[in-house]
Amino acid sequence: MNKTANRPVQLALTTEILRQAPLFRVLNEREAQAACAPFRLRQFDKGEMIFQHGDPGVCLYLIGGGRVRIFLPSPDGREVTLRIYERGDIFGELAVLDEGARTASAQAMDNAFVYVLYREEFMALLSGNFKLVQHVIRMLAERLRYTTTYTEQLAFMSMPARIAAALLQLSTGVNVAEQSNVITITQQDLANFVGTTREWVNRVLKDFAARHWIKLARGSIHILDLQALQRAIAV
Amino acid sequence: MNKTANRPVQLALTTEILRQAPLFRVLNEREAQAACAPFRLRQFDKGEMIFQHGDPGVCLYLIGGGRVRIFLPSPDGREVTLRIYERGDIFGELAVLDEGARTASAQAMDNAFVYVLYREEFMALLSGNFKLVQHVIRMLAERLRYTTTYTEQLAFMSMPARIAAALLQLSTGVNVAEQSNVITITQQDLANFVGTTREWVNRVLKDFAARHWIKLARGSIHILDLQALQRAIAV
DNA sequence: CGATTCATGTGGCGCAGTTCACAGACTCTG
DNA sequence: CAGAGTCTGTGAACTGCGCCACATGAATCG
Repeated sequence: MNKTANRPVQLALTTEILRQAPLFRVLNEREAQAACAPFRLRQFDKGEMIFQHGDPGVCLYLIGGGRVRIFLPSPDGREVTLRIYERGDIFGELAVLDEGARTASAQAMDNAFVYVLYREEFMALLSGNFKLVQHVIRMLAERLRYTTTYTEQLAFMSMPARIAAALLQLSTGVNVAEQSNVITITQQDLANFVGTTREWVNRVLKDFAARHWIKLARGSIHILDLQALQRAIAV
Repeated sequence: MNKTANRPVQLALTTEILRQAPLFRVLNEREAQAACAPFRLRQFDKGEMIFQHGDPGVCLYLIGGGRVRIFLPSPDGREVTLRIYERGDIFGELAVLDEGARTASAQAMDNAFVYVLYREEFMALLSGNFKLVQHVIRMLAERLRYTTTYTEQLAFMSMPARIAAALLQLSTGVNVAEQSNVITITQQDLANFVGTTREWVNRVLKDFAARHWIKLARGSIHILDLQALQRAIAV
């Protein structure tokens, strides 16, 4: 693969992207313009690590393009993907807020370009804007909620249910309003996402496919019956 | 059991307790005194529910005495204890900050008395004190960190490892500096804590006891070899 | 002081999920 | 087009853990 092909030439962060991030949506155009300045562009190749579990956290990231996978590595090589972020999403802000180490690892799933913002700059933005502070609190609360739900899934749901939940979650990510709902993910990545083996994911997916809930292709999954998947979560 | 016996007669919240809470530690005596006013005392019997998963969250809680267990219930009656809070700890603040429903349930583990603070009062405190805002952010970040670690444990660790981790965590809770480290908990409660069955906990504990890592008694567990338990987590 | 209740101890069955092993199919490279 | 790498598909053995069943001892209560 030609690693430099298809690279965006875009450099500076625009308010258009900034205000896609829920965190910064509250800013008006003028505030957004000011907030853009301290961000710096960084590019990552597909598969490249952005940061690792245990690293000191000194900056947060805003995705300009590509997808980024947040995951927990385990000593024995297994891993669980906690979340997949896309253009406009912000991640890595936790370590910035409490000055701790990274709790998870981040890896580029595609050739990605992200904008980084260092702690001091972010704090400066915060101290000057109470609206932003309120939003940070709300965002943290929302994320905490998400994590608890995720924990719930890990603790109680069977693998088919977890896989169905993952499919629905992934399908609502990129695509906004589409009939032929396609998820671009390998079965191995899906296995990591729900914390199981590729083989087991394959068996479950084949079962779903036999029920005509989904259609399998190499590297992607077509969702045919959303309701059925939703019902499957309850199992 | 006499439900009204051993009840503290204490009524009003004192700054001494308030400032034990990490969240309010930043307040000086005068600020703390003002912050105490809106708190109201409520008492719960051992085993009583304080709030339930799904309830609308309208207030946060500060523990004046007793222990409170935060747990996730599952449809089929199983449950996982997420955390145990004690005197000086605050819980239930999440739903207050983002006005959502409770993500978990809270139950009094002993006869407990807690101070409740309603959303409007809390927001009033927040808006008037930026130090407090910073602390809320930091506390949320810390809690997110904890939850992620916990998820990690659920996802990867074997039952013996999870049980060892739980023992260590519980032992560092109440007791500060003790040689004969005793945890007061039933095997059933421990099973709920790590999300498994009592039988399985019993087998694992017996195994630990056979290795002289712990000593079992009715309703309590004596930790004999802390290092061994720490090593066991890695398995 | 029996009786009832609560906590611990143990065996066995069953199955969801893991591990290993290997095979076919697609895709990108030289 | 050959060969290497990647993704998918599938069988079979193995196991961690849930679930049922029941026994025993400690605490509590009338």
